[in-house]
Amino acid sequence: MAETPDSATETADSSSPGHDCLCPLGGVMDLLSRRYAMQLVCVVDAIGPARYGDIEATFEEVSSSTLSTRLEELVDAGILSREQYDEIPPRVEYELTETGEELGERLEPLLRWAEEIDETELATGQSKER
Amino acid sequence: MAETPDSATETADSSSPGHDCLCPLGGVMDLLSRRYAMQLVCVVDAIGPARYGDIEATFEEVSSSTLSTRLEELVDAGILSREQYDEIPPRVEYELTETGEELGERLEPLLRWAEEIDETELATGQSKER
DNA sequence: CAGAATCCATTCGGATACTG
DNA sequence: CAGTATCCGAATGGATTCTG
Repeated sequence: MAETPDSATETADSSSPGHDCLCPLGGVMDLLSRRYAMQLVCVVDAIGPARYGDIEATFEEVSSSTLSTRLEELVDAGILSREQYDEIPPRVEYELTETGEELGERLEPLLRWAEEIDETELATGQSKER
Repeated sequence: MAETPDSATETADSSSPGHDCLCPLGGVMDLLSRRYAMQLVCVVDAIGPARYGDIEATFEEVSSSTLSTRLEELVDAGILSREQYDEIPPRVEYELTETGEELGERLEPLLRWAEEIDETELATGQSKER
């Protein structure tokens, strides 16, 4: 398969014993490994400038505290941008940053696939291999 | 908790039944949202038939209990296959199932990107943009 | 070697209530 | 509308120990 060993930069990585490009353990992946994080990115991607209420409506089963925590994390990570309009009633719009869009592009195939798999598993009641 | 799209309310449903592709909330995504799950899939993808020890060595900071839990979950989900050879010393090899390979294909771009982002963020020290 | 089992600290996330 | 604050139970994941 495509096992690009990266361009072996002569700047020898001090910490990594041989392997390097396999698995980012912290950083963004940790964020994305939190509940609904990936889905959240995709939702904002899908509905464009998204207001809090829109997002909340999409995830009916998610509590507001969790949702706003996740949103805040994604904003802090530079994945989402938050635009606040001081009107009455107040309006806030979340959007993907450029980074966020890059992420979204990579997330979409995954979520699409996941959805498909879930359906077939629910249909057959079992996974393919066991 | 089975998530039915709640088609009972057909009265002016804002979300058309056509684009249901937004966000799988349960199923595989829940699994993948657990710690190291995605990285695990990619590692097995990368090193092919992977023995437990190899995997463990790749994630130096992950405890064996967590690792084996995650492995079991992925096997149960039909993403990894587990081949056990009754030798002495015992040998076990994990591999991606077909489903797993499909997943891996979608995961690889994501992890690659994540790695890249992490590096630039660490380098510049910034996590916010715009 | 490849884990299973156990125990436990921490974190996470849900419910609820309240605010600018 | 768009959250925040607080509380708390549940789940997660780590350390350690033990085993076929």
